[in-house]
Amino acid sequence: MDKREQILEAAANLIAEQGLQSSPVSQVAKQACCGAGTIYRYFETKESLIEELFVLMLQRLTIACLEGDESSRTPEQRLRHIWANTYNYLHENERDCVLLDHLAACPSISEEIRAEALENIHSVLFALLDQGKADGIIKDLPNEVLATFAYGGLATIAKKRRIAPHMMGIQISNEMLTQLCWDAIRT
Amino acid sequence: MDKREQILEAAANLIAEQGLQSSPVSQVAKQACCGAGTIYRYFETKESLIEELFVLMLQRLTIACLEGDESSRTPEQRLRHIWANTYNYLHENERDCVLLDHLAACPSISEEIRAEALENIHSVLFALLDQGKADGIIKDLPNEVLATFAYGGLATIAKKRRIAPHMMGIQISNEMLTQLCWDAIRT
DNA sequence: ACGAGCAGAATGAACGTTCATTCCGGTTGT
DNA sequence: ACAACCGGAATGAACGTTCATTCTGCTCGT
Repeated sequence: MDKREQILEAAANLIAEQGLQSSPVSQVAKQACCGAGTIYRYFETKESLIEELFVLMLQRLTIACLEGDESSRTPEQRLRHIWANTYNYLHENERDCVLLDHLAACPSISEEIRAEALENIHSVLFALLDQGKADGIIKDLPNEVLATFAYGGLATIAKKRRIAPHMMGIQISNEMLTQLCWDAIRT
Repeated sequence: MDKREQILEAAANLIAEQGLQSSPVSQVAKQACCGAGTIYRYFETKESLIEELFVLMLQRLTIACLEGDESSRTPEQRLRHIWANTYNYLHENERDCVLLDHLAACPSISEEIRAEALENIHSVLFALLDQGKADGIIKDLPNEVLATFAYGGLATIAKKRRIAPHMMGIQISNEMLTQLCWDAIRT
């Protein structure tokens, strides 16, 4: 088995469970079934390991968001589909949801890395938003504002639902949430 | 001057600038113009200091959100006003915005503390949402979903705008954002 | 076919640093 | 003079990182 992946997976599990500052390299090594030194054969520092983990998480989220997206549909249909994918992924992959939350507040991950990791999903979203604006069915606001507002709402709910499932009721469907997103940005 | 406040203020500045794990007690002491030992006269542990800081931040945010709220207005007017206050506060108090972001991902702050800190603002918001739902002008979804979605969107934009002001354009007005929030939750 | 030799991967004890916390000598106000 | 308070050096635990050593699997000469 690929040891690099094994280390990343172990770090993901530990950090999601215990947080960044309570996940020493020695414990990551133990969970990855290797020595502490081995980690440094694959990653220069702990910080670079974490950085790579962040990029990996966003890659997975991006792939999940775009799954089943078909360019033949209307912008509204495609946006709704992507939002549903987004929430589904965050809701079903609790570990990744927690991890993204922890890594989002990690000061050692530079803004360049963050922006680059978002490039792919943004390019798709922005094209759809532009098209919708041209059609006059989406508010004429900056793409970043529209995309960030919808994602922020979805992600915050996914996070909260993970922590306090009882508070949110069990009956939250994707349709409800995609409707919130769509109503927010439509004209 | 009240030394306790001085310490809390110093910790707030340092943690906002450098993050939690790069803000040793010794530096907090230096910025608060006191010795490290003095901090332990006022706070049991560093964790309890951080916890108190979190509660303080949410108190300030709550007060800011509710400033100028008048019960004589309609639910829509009041909600818009509160959302505008929320974004204004996060946007104008960059330090508190960063701090809330860092403390949100801090594992040592329990869920009980978090829920309690949100009690005040939630009680107001939920009453307004209930009223709006009774009037048939707000979607019939759980209050937590509606409130969290709007706050998540606003906070995520405030955070992003702080980091990358160029990306978001300068022309984001409160009206735009409160409109996004209102359109999302209205029927 | 087989064993000696080698390259590089893996190991984990040890190191130096950093940190939260403690403690004691000094200072201040009364 | 004394009690209360404060400061910051001292302490020890925990961490990231290094490195001398071991292990593993492959190559090559016979």
